[in-house]
Amino acid sequence: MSFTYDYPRPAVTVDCVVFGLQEQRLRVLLIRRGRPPFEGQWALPGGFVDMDEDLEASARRELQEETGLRDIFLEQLYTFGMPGRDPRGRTISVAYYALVNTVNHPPRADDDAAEAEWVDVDRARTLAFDHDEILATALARLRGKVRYQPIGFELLPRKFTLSQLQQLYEVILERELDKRNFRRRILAMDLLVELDEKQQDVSHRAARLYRFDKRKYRSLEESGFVFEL
Amino acid sequence: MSFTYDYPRPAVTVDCVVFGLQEQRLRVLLIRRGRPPFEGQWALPGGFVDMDEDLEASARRELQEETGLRDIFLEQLYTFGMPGRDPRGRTISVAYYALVNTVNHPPRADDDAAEAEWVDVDRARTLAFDHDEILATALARLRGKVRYQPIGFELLPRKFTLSQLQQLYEVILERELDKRNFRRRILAMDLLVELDEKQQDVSHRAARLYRFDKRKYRSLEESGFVFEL
DNA sequence: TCAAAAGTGTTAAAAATACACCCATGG
DNA sequence: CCATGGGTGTATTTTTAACACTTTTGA
Repeated sequence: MSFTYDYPRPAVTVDCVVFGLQEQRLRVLLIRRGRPPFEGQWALPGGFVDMDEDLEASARRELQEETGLRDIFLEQLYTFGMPGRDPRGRTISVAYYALVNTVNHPPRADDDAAEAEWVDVDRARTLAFDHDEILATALARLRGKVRYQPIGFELLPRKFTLSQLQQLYEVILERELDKRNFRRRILAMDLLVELDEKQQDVSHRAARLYRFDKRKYRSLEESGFVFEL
Repeated sequence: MSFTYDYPRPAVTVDCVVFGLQEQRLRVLLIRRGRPPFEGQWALPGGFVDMDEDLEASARRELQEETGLRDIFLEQLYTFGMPGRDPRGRTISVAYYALVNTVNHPPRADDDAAEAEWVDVDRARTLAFDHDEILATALARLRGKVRYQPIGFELLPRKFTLSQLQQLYEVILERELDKRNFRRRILAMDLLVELDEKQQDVSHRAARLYRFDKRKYRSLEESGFVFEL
């Protein structure tokens, strides 16, 4: 079967930059390519857009097929379309970035992907296609956005300690934050719910657990409130 | 001549949301469609991406062809790909937004566009395709971005007064700003060059002219400085 | 001489920063 | 009993916000 058009058309793909935290490091989920081009090299999960599916749906489908991840935070990043970026012919890639709690979602090689792995963002280099550039764009976006929107919580378990949250920001923003000032600010926003629970199985004083109140954030947001680190 | 592929491919277009200021109002450049679908309706300038051109180059080409605009500020906005957004068949549109000084660039109907016109953003409604949504997205982006990046200057002539600059922000952000505080802040950034020139042909005290020092901004930016309203 | 916009400082309130010690827990 | 991270308050500095009158110019 084949498809014919009056004018040439580029192929359209989606690619996903999935960020996660592991061992206090920011990581990105990569898959090892099982076929040419760039066979054996690390690449972002992604694939061709189906004719009857929305772009975001396409990104979610590819993510599920290649890594098993579903129901995660996902946002459009940028569209890359430089001629020559895919040796197979003109291909336009709509890139998405995603944030995931790696505790709930261990990596998993699946269906057609040979291998999926969490790679330290600082060590992820010489990826297939222009994926280095896509990753760099996603990192810049994450660093910019995390300060103005409460998306960092997507990288943590539902229940987390204030220290975990602070470390998350320190890792992403690459600078140290003052413990007392950080706590005061984040609590002053009144977006965290203090739970009647503490950490388990730690060999020191157990910290109180909190969760992010997404519902409250949405309602505050509508009345003009802006989250700011 | 025709083009055949093993799998179906969407068509890919670019659309441009061009903002300008006229009579203290934020306006958007629209063209009246000269052919179906949506014949006679207002639409964003745009068209199909050529196979060998970069996406941004494509946006610039369409802008020049349809409106005569060239060498203007242009940035990628978002990619719209919902099935059904174009009645002719699956079409993915990479949207750009642009800022232009309307004094240098009067509107002009050109080549294949029937008519081009600056329309008040509040009155631009029921556009062709999903262009209402694209415009809304562009407006939100402009309002968000103008506070953190010195892009507002793109809407003014090279030489401008502080009052013009203030009005620009008031129009885009839809709130009044204090004259003295505004001046102090903007001058404190040290990004404006005070010229030895004043306004001409005004029937009141002539204001001093300034220009934005883009070179200085770039160098400050590299050393970590961030513009903030 | 009037109208219209340009230009200019100070004060008070709020927000951001810097900083150090005691507490609870498990090993 | 010690090592580890949890938890807490204040003083200082910086930033922001509010506010009104004089000057220049052309009509």
